[in-house]
Amino acid sequence: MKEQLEQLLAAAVATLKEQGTLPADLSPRIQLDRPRDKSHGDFATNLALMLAKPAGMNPRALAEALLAALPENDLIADANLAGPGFINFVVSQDQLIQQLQQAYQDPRVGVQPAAQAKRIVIDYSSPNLAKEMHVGHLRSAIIGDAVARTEEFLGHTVVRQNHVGDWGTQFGMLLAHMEELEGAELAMELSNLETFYKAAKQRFDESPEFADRARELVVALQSGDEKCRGLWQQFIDVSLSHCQEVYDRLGVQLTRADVMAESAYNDDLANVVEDLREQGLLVEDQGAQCVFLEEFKNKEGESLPVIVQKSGGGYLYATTDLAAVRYRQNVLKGDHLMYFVDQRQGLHFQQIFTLAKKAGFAREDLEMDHYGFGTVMGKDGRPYKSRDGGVTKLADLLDQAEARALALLQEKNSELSTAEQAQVAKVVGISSVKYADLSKNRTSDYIFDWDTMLSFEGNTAPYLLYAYTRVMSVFAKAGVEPTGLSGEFMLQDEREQALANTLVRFNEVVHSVANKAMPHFLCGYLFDLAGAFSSFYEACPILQAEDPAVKQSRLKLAALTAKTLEQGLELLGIETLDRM
RNA sequence: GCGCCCGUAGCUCAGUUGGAUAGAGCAACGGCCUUCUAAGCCGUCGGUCGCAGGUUCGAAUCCUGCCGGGUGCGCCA
Repeated sequence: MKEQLEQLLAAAVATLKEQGTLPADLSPRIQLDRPRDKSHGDFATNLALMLAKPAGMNPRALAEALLAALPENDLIADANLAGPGFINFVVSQDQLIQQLQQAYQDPRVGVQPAAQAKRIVIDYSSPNLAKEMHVGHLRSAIIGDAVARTEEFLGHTVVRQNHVGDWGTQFGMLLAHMEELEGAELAMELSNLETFYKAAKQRFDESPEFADRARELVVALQSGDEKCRGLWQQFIDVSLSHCQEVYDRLGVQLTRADVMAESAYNDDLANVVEDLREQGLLVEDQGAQCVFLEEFKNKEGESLPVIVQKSGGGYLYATTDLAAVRYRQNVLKGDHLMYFVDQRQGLHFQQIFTLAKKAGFAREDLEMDHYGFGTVMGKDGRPYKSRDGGVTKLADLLDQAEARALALLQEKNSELSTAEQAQVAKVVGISSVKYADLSKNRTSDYIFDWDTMLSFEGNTAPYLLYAYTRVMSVFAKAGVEPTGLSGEFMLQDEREQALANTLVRFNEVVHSVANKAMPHFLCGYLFDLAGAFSSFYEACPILQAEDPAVKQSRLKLAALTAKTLEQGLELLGIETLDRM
């Protein structure tokens, strides 16, 4: 609908150019907004204001000219100019109804596939396996997953990559600690990675012999020592299954098959360095192999180095990431590489992307983007730490969320069976945590607060789920299916009108989520939708509607709302419930 | 020191390439359950958009400076 309107405006601009009213070399970007204020119509454009100066015309006069030049169409019911030169459009009721009907019948709920399908490699979650996942790992997993789902929905081929950290120096410490333990004791200790890590760290700090042994083991591991590899593999398996449990609980679509660990690039690292050397990019500095990029200057205007090999011969994560770029382009055949990694690594990725192009590891037209996100902060505005000074384990957060949801359910004295309550509590708890994160702007730091995160009122997942269950409940009561309803959409009440206007925005919103990798746009939209539905639901009786035609129309509005909510929530990786 | 991000209501946050009277939720206060689930709906209260300049017909948004916070800058990842 928006696109059609934009085309009409573009045609009007073209006409004015032909007439000589506008300079021929002008190619304005058509900006079309949905005004906040309903009295300004369904769409508004400031085109005349933007073009007034280059055209040397009074904005209002130009707006008049644009209106006059607008091609005949059946989309616009009314167009008029307002204020300093805005043009406000009211979309025809017929068009709106057609759009609703189309979305109602469409399995894609009216969302158009992307114009050009691409192959997108998405790097997300990518935790370090040395420790258990904590709240700091939530954002990458959840945001990356939502974007992956959205890109896929738009018809792109998505290749998920979980670039887990399994190869760092800290594994030496863990292996040394494993060596000291045996059989049953080891298995038990490994059941809690958090304490295992702490114990190993403590040994490392207090015993020089242990620390030496740890360093030996890193070397042994990376050079392929069999016994060492065995221990390491055991640890990695335990850690990965912890991750998998968390993914499964969170509904994050990552599996073992998506794991492409740092260690997997080990054999290619020497090649990366060699290739850089052959291209004359490599410089030895203080014993380390570096590439100096003039694009990145530091104090005194000197180029910043990317170190690809330590003075001792070891490789670094820059080396691994370069190997990964090559792999993702050449083996995975990606057109676009997306990275959902903490914003603190922004400089690192800029360097990697620049160097990858410079070294020819990446084609000129390969798209590479780092989508960073802010740090999780505590209530005091400092980086988040739990009371004991550590960080909260993700698994504990989810337990807590489910427990709170269950407590609330029991308090409500619901009619649900115990088994249903448990299921509802799971969905409500988990979705609340996800939504609290997804609904915030990806790029800003955010305050982690139990009460906000586990709130079930207002702009939260349960609010959306609740709106959905209300629709389901209506259909259960009516004994009809939401699909295949006959009858026309009719929009008489202003709340029906408002709901309809919100419903047809879904397409635009999904596309903007994909374009900007910003799932919070979708959250905001779904909250609007659930709100519009709730107002409609309170004010417009559905089953009790006197006129059968009105009843059919309202049933269809409710059905389309549920369908849109369900699809939207699915893109966010949130399950729906029929009852709660 | 240099780079990047940020500063919006008491709190947590929206505000998508500059647009019309800056919006939600929570908290506070007041209404609404004999009719489709009150995890809801309707309403009230609440803002010098960090500060000061500048650009523009128009600035929370762009530019400059300052204040405050976060984060990153050679051999961790």
